[in-house]
Amino acid sequence: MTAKTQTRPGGRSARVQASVHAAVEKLQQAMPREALTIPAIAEEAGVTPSTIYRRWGDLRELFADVALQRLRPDSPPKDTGSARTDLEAWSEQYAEEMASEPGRKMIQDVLVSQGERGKASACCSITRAQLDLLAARARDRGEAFPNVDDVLDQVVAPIIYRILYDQPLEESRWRGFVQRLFDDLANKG
Amino acid sequence: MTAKTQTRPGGRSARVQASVHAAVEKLQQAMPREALTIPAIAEEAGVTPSTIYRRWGDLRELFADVALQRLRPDSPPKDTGSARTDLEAWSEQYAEEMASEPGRKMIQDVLVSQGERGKASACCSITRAQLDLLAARARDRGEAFPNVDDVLDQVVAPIIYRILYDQPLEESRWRGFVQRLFDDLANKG
DNA sequence: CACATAAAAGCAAATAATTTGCTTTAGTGA
DNA sequence: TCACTAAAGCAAATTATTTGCTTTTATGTG
Repeated sequence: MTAKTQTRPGGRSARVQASVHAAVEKLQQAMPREALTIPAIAEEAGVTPSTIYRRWGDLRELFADVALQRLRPDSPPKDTGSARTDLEAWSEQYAEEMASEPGRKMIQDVLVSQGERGKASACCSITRAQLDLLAARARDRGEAFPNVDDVLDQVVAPIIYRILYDQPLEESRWRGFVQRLFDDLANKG
Repeated sequence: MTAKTQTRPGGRSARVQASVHAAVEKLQQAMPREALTIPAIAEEAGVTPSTIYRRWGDLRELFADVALQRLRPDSPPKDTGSARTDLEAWSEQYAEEMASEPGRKMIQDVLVSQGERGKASACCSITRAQLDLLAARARDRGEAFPNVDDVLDQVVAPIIYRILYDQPLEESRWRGFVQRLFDDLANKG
């Protein structure tokens, strides 16, 4: 028994999933997303609609599933030489990616899926893992690094909050938040 | 001409809107929300489904509309005697209200409505207005009060972020965030 | 105070999406 | 290779959604 979930993730299932995901991504580019329908996706993917209904239930769950995939970072955060600049570089890329139109859609898709409360928290875990990586790197270099929860609360949270509530957050602001965390570290860390 | 939007918000429209909102709230208590359908809501409200389709488009928009109403605070924030305790008391109530199951649903409903990008930002404005009120009160008393944007970013944002991503935020943490803002104010304000 | 106006509601027929019972296909482990 | 079973396909039945047209009812003008 190698890597296996509890059900039966056989080869055909995997193919159907890939094909449906691909269909969603392709159709999203060809038309406004609110025009996508399950029957249309099914046709593009070469499966019957009932397959999608049974596996995902509705468009929201399917979109969330697709979004979660895209969310997985394809490369580890860039190493810029110091803990502080690493976190700044990461924040910049994160903020940009999430503020883009596809990024916003991804966030919404994930947040709104209510099936198995876990998509959202998986999404947060991905971010946390990235930050853990930066923290470990800093540790290896003998540098101080802020608590990862604090980074989530004081840097990531405002970035996401502003995007969701449609209140642009200028770069100088989150940059200030990063600085503040490092300052605190120096003052009483 | 009294208070009027640009279209024609006559008396019948208002009645239908009220009746539909009431139907949504009533049915939500009687059954799991994912079981609500537009035809069912229409029947409960005593209108035809096409009225709802034409006015709101789909369930998401309707839910967002209802949520935004509930969001309006019914009473101004409590006056506890000092700026710091005012903000603490407000944060506590806000965090509790938003973390509750209806609160979470409200947030999601509002955030996900894409029609006229404005529901989400209206929601943020309500919060900001509350904070402005606390700030004004502090000013009247001659007390310092943190920048409202900073409160949004460093206190409200983490509360909402944690709720959305299903990562419980302990009271001691946001309490610490409030404290930190007031400390900064004292140190270099 | 009637009356013309137009925005929104009702109605019903047409279309499209969703659900469901049953059959078939294809991975899995013996 | 074979029996087993989870997932996919198919098609009929059900529901939801859209749409053209008619009717109702606030509004404000003469």
